[in-house]
Amino acid sequence: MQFHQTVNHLLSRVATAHRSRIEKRLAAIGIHSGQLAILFELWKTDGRRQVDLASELRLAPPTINKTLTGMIDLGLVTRERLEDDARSTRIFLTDAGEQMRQVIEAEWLEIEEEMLTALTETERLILFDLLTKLKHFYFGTEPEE
Amino acid sequence: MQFHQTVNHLLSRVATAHRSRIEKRLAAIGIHSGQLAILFELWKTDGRRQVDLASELRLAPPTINKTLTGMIDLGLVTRERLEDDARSTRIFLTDAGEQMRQVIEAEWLEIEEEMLTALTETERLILFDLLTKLKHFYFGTEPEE
DNA sequence: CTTTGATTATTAGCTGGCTAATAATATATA
DNA sequence: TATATATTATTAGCCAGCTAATAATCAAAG
Repeated sequence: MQFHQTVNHLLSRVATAHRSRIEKRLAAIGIHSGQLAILFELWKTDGRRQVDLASELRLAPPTINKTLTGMIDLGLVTRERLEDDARSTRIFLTDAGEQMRQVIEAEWLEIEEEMLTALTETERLILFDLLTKLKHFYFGTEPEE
Repeated sequence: MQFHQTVNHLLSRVATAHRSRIEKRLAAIGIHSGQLAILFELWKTDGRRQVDLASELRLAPPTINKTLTGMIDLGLVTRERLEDDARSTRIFLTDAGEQMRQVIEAEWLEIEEEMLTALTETERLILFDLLTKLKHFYFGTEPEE
């Protein structure tokens, strides 16, 4: 059987190697990949509800809850109960979380650069296009982002 | 910043959705994605040493150790100490592990088919090529497989 | 006003990865 | 031979995901 010849297998292997490399680079800054996505989301709009962050990032509630708890421990964000709805919480960036922005954005661009040294500019565009198609396939057609 | 426009971000998102879908399909059979890769490896050559499986699959020793322990509990493989080197162990398929082959291979092909409905045949080939390049980038040039 | 149902967060526990640290064995070297 | 080094497996513990189950609150229906 051609297990190793399937796109599925290739994607799986590349994906874990990919995440591993990202984690290694982010470790120098002191954060993890799961926290990174949340930070980018909060830099876009601060004070989101936890459940909204979860659906935006397509993460299960327990996943984002755990990650946020870690970020609170690191002093990157705070969690505040809503006054008008005691079920919800809002997540706010701390000064520390705000100030990491420049460093992390720069690092992220470097990571992107580094990865793309394996591809030509044309290949990069094609890959972006194909991954976008797969994303829509997995997530369904989504308007924003 | 164009965080969402980076290939890195896209790949991360697609990868987690991808694995999630694979796990869901494999759950019907009763195995997990990590076990799948090992099974394919053992179907190719049975009785490998644990450390060789690890390097073949590019997994850290503790990772494959944990996964194999789970597979032993499921009755898919056995672990036997080597006679001439008490440090090493060899992993052997059980009858149950052997007999899952047909079902799993069929399922794997279905998963591949399903994923590729999002792409044309040409796109599939291109994606395979690009992922192969990334794999070599992450893993270094490797001859076999 | 009370009960039912939906929403939000949280806890517990699972797999897939990882690193660091141990323990046991082999091997090479003084 | 005795000591130092390398190899292999294993344990503990971490993060990224997940599902299932609870608890609390809000909203809606009776």
